[in-house]
Amino acid sequence: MVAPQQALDAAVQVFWSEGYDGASITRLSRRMRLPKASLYQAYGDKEGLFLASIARYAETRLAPLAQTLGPHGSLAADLRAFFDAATRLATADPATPGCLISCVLADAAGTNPRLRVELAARFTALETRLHQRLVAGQDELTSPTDPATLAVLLASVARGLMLRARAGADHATLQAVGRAAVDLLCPPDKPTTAR
Amino acid sequence: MVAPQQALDAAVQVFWSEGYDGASITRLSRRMRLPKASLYQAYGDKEGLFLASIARYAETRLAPLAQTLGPHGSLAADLRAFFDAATRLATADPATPGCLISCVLADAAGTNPRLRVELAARFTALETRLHQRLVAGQDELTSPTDPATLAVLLASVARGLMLRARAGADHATLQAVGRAAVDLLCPPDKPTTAR
DNA sequence: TGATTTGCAGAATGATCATTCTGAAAATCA
DNA sequence: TGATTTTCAGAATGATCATTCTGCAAATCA
Repeated sequence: MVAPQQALDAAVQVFWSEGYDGASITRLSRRMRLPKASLYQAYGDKEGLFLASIARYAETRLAPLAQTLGPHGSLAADLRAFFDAATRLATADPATPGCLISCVLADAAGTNPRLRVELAARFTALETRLHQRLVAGQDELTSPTDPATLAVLLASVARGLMLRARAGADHATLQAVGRAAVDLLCPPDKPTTAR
Repeated sequence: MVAPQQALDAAVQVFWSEGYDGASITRLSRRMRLPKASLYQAYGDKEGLFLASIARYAETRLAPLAQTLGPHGSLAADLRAFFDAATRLATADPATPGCLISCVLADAAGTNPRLRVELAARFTALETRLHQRLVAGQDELTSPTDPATLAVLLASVARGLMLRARAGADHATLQAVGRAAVDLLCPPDKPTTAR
């Protein structure tokens, strides 16, 4: 018997690298070191196991990412930390590029209503967290656009980077893009010199 | 017998709304009004039909989108036209939210090497086009970041918007996000008033 | 130790799918 | 009109998959 967290970590790995449809119960069962019968006993069906994997992934991978937003330092510094962590997550393991939610769940949600609800909730959660941080550092924002829209914009950039990582982009490129996004929102030094 | 373009348009529709795995040959055949035998005769296999659908989609949906970049007017105006067109494409038909390439091909590429190559090529094509436009309007850019990185950033925003549309976001929200991205790159009026 | 329960690996089931095949209807041509 | 080719709808095939079932081996307990 393996600790349930370790089993779930294995499931996360399999779903993340092979996708929802691509991950067969037989391989999941083997990699989790959990017999099929116990697997169905514990999670009900494949969808239930996937949702549990999403929750585990959010806990272990996304929570630390949200942590980087602090507030710890300046808005620019915190956002830079956030994008650095996101791009590192997306490129850390060549077997699992991108993001389980932005890439795998987003796909599966296309044909499964329950997964679509889950996806919408996860997307909204990130946007809410970003919005909160932007409001906390509102005086450091030079953009006249309202923070709610900027939060969706930053979340969209993050998701676009995840897609790009899935399609094969190295960490350096993605990191540069993330930093460029932050620099646009919070001009690095002199507010504007060109003109 | 139906004109091949109309048949392909039907295939695009089916793949776009149901995904690569989700679209069964039986349904494709029916919606294309093309018997299975003729379908295999014409496209080889499901993967070939999908690639042909991608090409048709690029011709009919993405080419006009790239057209908006001109150069027609100012960089800001052209980029705004581009994002407006992209968000309209992503939300025009509730049956087919998002983008066939960013959402459907991006998923299928996860487990299929040939489709991965196709995805990388399509992604790069958009980035090249954006880069070209940014360079043409370089004097209108206030950001110190190099245009190549900004091009990947803009492409990432567009893809993030496509994902968000797939997860259910209305056109108004996405349009506002797209415009916010353009405003960050090309400040709308006074370069900076705050601070 | 012997009886009873639990845990497990893989076989059995039933469904779905891509791909190929078939036989009849429709169209073409002499 | 009669012979020949084309076209097609759906059946046949073989593979894969999620889910359930089965029979045995290990563990537990008296």
